[in-house]
Amino acid sequence: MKVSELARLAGVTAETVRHYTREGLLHPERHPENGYQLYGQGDLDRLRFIQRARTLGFGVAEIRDILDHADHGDSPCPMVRDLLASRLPQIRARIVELESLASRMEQALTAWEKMPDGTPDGHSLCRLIESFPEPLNAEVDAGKETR
Amino acid sequence: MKVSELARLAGVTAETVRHYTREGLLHPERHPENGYQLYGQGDLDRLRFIQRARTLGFGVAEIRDILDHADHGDSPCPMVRDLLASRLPQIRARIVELESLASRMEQALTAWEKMPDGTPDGHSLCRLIESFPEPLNAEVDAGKETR
DNA sequence: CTTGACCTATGGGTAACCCAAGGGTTTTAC
DNA sequence: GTAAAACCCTTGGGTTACCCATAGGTCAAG
Repeated sequence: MKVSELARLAGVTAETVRHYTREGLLHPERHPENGYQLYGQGDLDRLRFIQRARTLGFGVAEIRDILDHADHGDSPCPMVRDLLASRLPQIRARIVELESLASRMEQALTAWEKMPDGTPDGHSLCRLIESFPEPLNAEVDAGKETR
Repeated sequence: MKVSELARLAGVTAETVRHYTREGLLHPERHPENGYQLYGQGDLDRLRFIQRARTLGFGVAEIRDILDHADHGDSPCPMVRDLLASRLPQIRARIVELESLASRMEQALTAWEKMPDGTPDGHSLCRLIESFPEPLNAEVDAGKETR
């Protein structure tokens, strides 16, 4: 089958299929005459595997590694478990982060209901934001902490 | 003050300050002789404002708009409120999504404790992932839904 | 006057795609 | 039988918020 058909069967765009192919997750044959990419049933299975792996939080590069392992006859399961185990705490941390963000936003929205819009007086930009606490960092810890 | 000093005072990297400057959030003067960017106390306030806005989930482009409004003497507060109000449900949705992801991961990890690794038999890639439900989409709704 | 610390601008990388352009192919319809 | 619609190909650029490397100018101290 051709790229669009595979895409339709899996519920993704043709671009996505091409993307995975470029990244080495799918290995279609080529029609010798016109150069079209030709996928088979195995590729559909593979694509569905990829989708499940994506919903589990794996990145495309990781999935390629997993697939390569399996293609070489090695069990990728230990790798998969390790990846999951190391990724999980990061997800949890991200959730906490977002919950904190959401509550700050809510807090802001409710607090500002009773505040005037107040055209800035030249020194205040927007009380709505200025009245908020700083992110706890600043010069105290000149160390940078990227997430 | 020069870029690194401002960065240190705000607890960010010099690259970040340059980035905001390139993006038009900060408007330093230029030392006429050597071309160095020169920031003042106002820029420090501005940078702190930017940081607070970032923790509220605003993007750099949005913050530039807010700042521009304020620079023109308009109150950006209504804009800020609208942005917050429209972003909040997205954050909530993202949280739900991540929680679902985390629970799938946990479910996978515990379920797989008792499963054998099983070197792939040529048809199975990794039961650990294959035994998972599909993302509810696929050919049923050929319509794509990007978030 | 030579380090070493700091400044500049430019360009490339990140993740997972999306989209447009330019050009060939296949299918469909008249 | 052919022309238009539909689909395929590759290349390259855009998205977010920065980080990093490079090459080269500037400045403060010894």
